[in-house]
This record gives sequence, C-alpha cells and structure tokens, in this order.
Amino acid sequence: MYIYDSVQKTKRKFIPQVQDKVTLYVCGPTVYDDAHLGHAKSALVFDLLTRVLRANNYDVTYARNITDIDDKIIKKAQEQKKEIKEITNFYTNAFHKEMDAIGVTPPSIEPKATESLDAMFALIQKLLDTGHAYKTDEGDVYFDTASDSEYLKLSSRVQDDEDRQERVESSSLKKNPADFAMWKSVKDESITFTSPFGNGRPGWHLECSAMIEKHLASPDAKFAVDIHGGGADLLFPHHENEAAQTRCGTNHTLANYWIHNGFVNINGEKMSKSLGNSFFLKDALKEYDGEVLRFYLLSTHYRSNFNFNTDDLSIAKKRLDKIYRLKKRLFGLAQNTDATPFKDKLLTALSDDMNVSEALALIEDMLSVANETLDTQGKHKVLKKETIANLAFIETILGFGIKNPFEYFQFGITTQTKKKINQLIRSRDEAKKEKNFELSDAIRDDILAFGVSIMDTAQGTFWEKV
RNA sequence: GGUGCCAUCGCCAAGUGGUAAGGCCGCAGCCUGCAAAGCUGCUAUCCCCAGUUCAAAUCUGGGUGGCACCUCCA
Repeated sequence: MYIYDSVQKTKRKFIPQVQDKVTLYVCGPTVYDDAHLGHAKSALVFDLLTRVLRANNYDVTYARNITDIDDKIIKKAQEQKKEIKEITNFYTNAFHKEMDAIGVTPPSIEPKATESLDAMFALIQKLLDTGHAYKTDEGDVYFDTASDSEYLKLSSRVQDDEDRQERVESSSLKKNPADFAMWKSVKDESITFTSPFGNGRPGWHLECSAMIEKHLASPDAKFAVDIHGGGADLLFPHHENEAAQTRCGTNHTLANYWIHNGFVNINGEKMSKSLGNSFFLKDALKEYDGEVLRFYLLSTHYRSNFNFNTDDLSIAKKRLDKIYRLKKRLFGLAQNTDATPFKDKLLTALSDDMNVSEALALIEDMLSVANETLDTQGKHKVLKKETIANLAFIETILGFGIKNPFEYFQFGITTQTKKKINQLIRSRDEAKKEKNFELSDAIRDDILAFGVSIMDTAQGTFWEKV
C-alpha cells in the first residue's frame, strides 16, 4: 500500500504503527447546511481509502467527526428561532441519508463536538499549564504560536505578520496575530457552554485534537493517528493548528500520513458557500442515481481538482451502465468470492495511492473479455464463475454495481410508466411475431418517447432508462 | 505580495527516466428484420525554449497559461 503524503509531498509506503491496525481520522462536516458535492467527494475518497485498506487486511478504525458547535450553527439557530440541537440533528440526519445514497460506508466512530467538551477542556488546561496557551482579560484562551518552534512546518509556510495583520481582524489582546482561539468567551445572550475557563464555546481546531486524543490515540504512541485526512483547504490553518495543539499538549505528533483531497469546481470555479455556487448533493440525487454520482466523483484521482459538468457525469453513467449490463447477463447465477488474477491486479492498482484510473481501465478490459466470451461461448462456466467473483470484488472495493441490475436501469421511472412500457413491449412482441415490422417499429418509437431504450435479447426484450 | 499545484488526442483522464493506459465522441465492420446492447479494427509523442542523459511526457533552468491556499470552507 502506497499513500501520497501531502505534508512530506511524496508517495510513501504505508506502514501503520501497530501491525495490521490502522487509525484514520477525517475532518467531517459542520452541520449547519446541506452537503454539497465537495462534501460528497471528500467522504467518497476516504470511503475508498478504508475499503482499500480493509481489502489489504488492515483492521481500520475510521473516525469522522461532526462539528455541532459553531458560530454559523448558532447564527442559523438564532435566525430561525430554533434550538441548536434542532438544527444540528436535522443536518446530521440529512448528511447520513445522503452519504448512504452514494454508498459511503459509515465511519467506525463519529464523535461530536458537543460530546467531547471534557476532552477539549483537558487539552486546554494542559496547554495552559505548559505555557503553550494563555487567557486574555476578556476570557478567551489562545494558543501561543510563538511557543511552538514547529508551528507552520506542517503547511510549509513562512510567518508573515504584516500581511496577516492587515487581513485578519486581530484582537489587540492576542500576543501574536497568528495565535488562534481555543476557547471563545461569549458575553451576549447566545448559547454558551460552561467550562473551567468561563462561559463560551470552543474554537474549531480544538475539537479534532481533543477527539483524536480521546478516541484514537494510544498512550505512548509516537503518532496520535496513522492517517489524518480532509479537504485540501484544511491544511492551513485547520490542520496546522490541530497539529500544534496535539504536539504541544500531548506526548505525540498528530499524524504519520496526511491525505488531502482536491476540490470539486463548477464551471472552473471553486464551489463554496460564500460564492453561492454550491451544488447540493440532495439536488443531484433527484436527477441521478447515487451510484452514478459515486462513480463520477471517484473516477478522477482524489488529489486532482475536479471540474463538475453534466456531460462528464453522463459519461460516468455510461461506464457504470456497462458494469450493470454484464451483471444482467449473469443475473441469478450463484455468487462466489474466488481469487482471480483480475482481483489481484485491481487491488494492486488501488493500493498504489488509489489509482482509480488504472482500476477503471482494468475493469473495462475485464468487461470486454467477459462480454466477448459470453457472445461466442455462452456456456463457458469457468468464465462465468470468475466474472461473478470479479464483479463482487468491484462491489466490495469500489462500491460499483451493488444494486439489482434491473432496478438500476429503472431509476426515476414511475410504476405507472413501467406498466405502460411493459404493455407496449408485449404489443411490439406480437407485431414482431407476425413480422409486422412497420407496426413494431412504430411501437418502439412510442416506447423510446418515455426516455428509455430497448434491446431484444434471447431472454426477451428489456428496456433501460437512457 | 507570499506559498504551492497543474498544463498529455475534439472532450474526460492515467502514466513521473526506457520509447504514450482507459473512457466519451467519430469512422469502418460483425451481430440484428431494422435497431439497441455487445464485439472487432482505426485515430496523439505529451504548452514553448534550452539543458542533463545512451534514452525525457517523465529530471534541471527559463518562459507562457490555468488554479489553489494565505479569511469560514470538503
């Protein structure tokens, strides 16, 4: 297994701290709004990573947090005159539902900020005790970046105070403009949490360090986790600050390997909440099967920037269709999980920093060989058995082809329409039997008008949503 | 202004020192009553310039053109 480490900027052989066991932590969503395609991409990348690790026989503990304390959540709660919990529960549930729709396996642990306050308090206290943090007269607690000689090494940055001072609204009470809040005191009426440091709420970066310490880190481990991941924009300041807190407040370095996934752009522009061009996952799921979105978002290497457009999405559908068509040809045959050369090659490709492009090329080749053999030697039992094992492995490791192949091709078609289509197909079959091709072709046009295509096979006539 | 990433066929996209994967589209053919699906065949020397090397898309230097981060962000 090889992983590109985005901090060392090189591909490294993956060696976990404890043999056969992997700890993985990924920064999850702040639950104040619907998930967009970028959230989907990130979740898919780390879903694939855990699948590949598990296929390599690693016992993976995968934690992805839910940030349910945040200024934006509080703001939304106040605007809508709702309890914070009401907001966070709603979006957490929506997130889970949408992740399920694109085939993302739930993480092993899903810690929430609201359930990790004790761990956060402990970390703040430790950093105060060791002189890495200080409390201001206003009641805020800041991390003292000057006390950490390693600060900014993670993101390979150089300190640029002058610039930062201009750009960041800096509190005069901070010792250094780069210092970041771990605890923000709150004086107004907004919802606050009680802490040994007064009422207020935690800084964003704190929760990840605290949760990792609480749920994943072994007491004497050199690294708190084997792998830490998230979107490329999190490297600075979020991960830099997390790393500083863990380095100074615990006896380990935060992570051995860092993985940062690239962005999803729309029309060449970064999709972001502030730009207002977000494509929400829930909207995409109305138009497309979740698995098509999964295939599309995973079809480009995880580190590349990804330019979303519907043309490429429909190409992704065509490619996924091919997997399902082969499944249709083998429908109803006994499952098996035999070892095959194809499975070895696929695992090797994906174990090389998740080379999905190579994996897809291998799949295309496997599909061609299987289809060709089925065309010419329909009773080739060995080929059928092997192909079924191959398809099952594609399902397990990539999550492609998990549905009933007939239902897959009926996405978005209502029961009523299905009935009508089936009636028309029966009429057409009769016309064909009577060699009345003029009539049968006319009926076919009627069927095509429903936005489906039909195909005559030895097993009968089938239709597919285009 | 600082830091970093990228530039491969009409489009999407691997490959990162050994002589250009795959997909879409297109063309030709097989199959089909005709289609659809499936199958077969065909289509690039890698942004520009210079250098290193027996050998470079892959390394180095210089251009040009995109993009990202430096502020909440997956």
